[in-house]
Amino acid sequence: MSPVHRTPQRTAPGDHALSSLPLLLDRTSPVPLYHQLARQLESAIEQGALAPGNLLGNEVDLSVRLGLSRPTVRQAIRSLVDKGLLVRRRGVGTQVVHSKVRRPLELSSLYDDLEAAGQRPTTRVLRNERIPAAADVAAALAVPEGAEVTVLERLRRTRGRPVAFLCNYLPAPLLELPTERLESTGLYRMLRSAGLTLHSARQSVGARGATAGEAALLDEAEGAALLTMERTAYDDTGRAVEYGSHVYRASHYAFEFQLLVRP
Amino acid sequence: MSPVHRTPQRTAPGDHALSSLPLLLDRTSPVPLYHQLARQLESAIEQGALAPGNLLGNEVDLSVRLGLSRPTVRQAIRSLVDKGLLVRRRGVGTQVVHSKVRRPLELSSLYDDLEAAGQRPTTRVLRNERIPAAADVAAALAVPEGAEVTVLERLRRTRGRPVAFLCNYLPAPLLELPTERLESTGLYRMLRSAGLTLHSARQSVGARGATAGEAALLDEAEGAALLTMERTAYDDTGRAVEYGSHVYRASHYAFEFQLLVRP
DNA sequence: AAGTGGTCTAGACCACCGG
DNA sequence: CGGTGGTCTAGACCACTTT
Repeated sequence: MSPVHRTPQRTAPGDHALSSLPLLLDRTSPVPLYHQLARQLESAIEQGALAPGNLLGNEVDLSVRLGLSRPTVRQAIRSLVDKGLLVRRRGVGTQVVHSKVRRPLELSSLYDDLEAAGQRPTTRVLRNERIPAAADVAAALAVPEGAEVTVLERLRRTRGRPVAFLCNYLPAPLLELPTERLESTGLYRMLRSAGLTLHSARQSVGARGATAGEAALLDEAEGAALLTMERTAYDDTGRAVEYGSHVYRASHYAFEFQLLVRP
Repeated sequence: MSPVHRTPQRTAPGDHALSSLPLLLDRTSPVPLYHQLARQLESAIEQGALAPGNLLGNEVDLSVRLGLSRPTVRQAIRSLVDKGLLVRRRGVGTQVVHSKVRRPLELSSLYDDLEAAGQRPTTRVLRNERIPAAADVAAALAVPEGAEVTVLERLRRTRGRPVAFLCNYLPAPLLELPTERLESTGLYRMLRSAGLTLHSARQSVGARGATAGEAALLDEAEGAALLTMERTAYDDTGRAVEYGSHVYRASHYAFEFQLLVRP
């Protein structure tokens, strides 16, 4: 990341970058109007047509220009404010945020993270079987002790080097997890394509020294610092869908994310 | 955390727990009506008057009962959906989410975290001075190399034991940071009370072994696993407000947080 | 004083889900 | 089919910020 010394960027008063932007709405489309507008504003920001600091122009004018009601325009703007792309100030206007916003922390899988980073991840499934839940797993998944759960142990590599050892538990009745599919994609992707909509997760991120077994698997020295993550994910009915206990090679991986402060 | 084996909880059709709940609005209050409503619903959920799985009752009835317009009621409900407390399903209704939602990951300080956990944190300021920015700090804060920045080194303890070593850099012109106030409160609290509104932050969480100096400060052995966090925080004009490089004793601290999946 | 976003109203029609 | 949330309209008044 290189430092960027911005010249203070201001729009001339009364003018705004949006006025010269073509905004087209398709009222026959099934896509909501506010969403069409939000998408166009977002891409204008991404492509620099709306530069950081630019004022958006007031909502009333915009709604007149587009032939939309003001609440609809507000809904579009609100969605971008929620994403952190815009800032509204009463009495001032709506501005494009200066700092580059990357995606906020998501409930994404390591697989997606690595793939997005252009590193072709591979997975070796070390274990994939159904067992009765031990006490700790039962507690995490909120199922009775001894209930059948699927246990999954996977070793993830990128560019030939091991990056993480992943241990996951899922309520067995939830879905089938064929080993060959697990080796070609991420667990979370499989959950989504099985129609499970994840709603929330509780995570804990820590660190500890590698055990002998972990060291051997991950090609590290015993006692080397490992990043650990435990996570229980829930669907929108509140069912626990997955409990994972992962260790990452700290020398090869760190969690990076963007946080947004909600007012 | 103890496992809770929930009995499937369903409201009788046509009935909903909200109907017996007193909801009072004060139209003379400066607090927006949608916010008054949201607050009351939220506390009803927290206190169990609205149990997980309960249907909220449809929006139209609720708006009639309260003498509000439907958009206003929707705005209240939307704010709770955004917080992860409620789930809306078209054709079904609005339900209280089953799983207990803790606060999502916030741009909070370690100080606040510890204090919220009931552990009285103490801070010793090891260094508090103004220096010219080195290249890496200048890059992180997006200021010219050599610009004056405040450097802060603090050792945080809880229950007499060291927990973290915190190193922070701030653009010097931003605010005064008297050492005595730093020892009695958190940095982020000071930023907020100085009128700075934080907007976003980029974080990176990793791990590594302790150096000899860190080991001595933190009462660990050399090479012991430490949790590391680097963060640059921005205000809503996009200015970098703070760059921090922290190390935590992994044996005493982990990051815990709740993630919400936004649809 | 003028202009901005923040809140609120009283309707309307549509899309989706369940029985 | 009836009931639900999802979208949308055309206004209104208020609170705040800047000039």
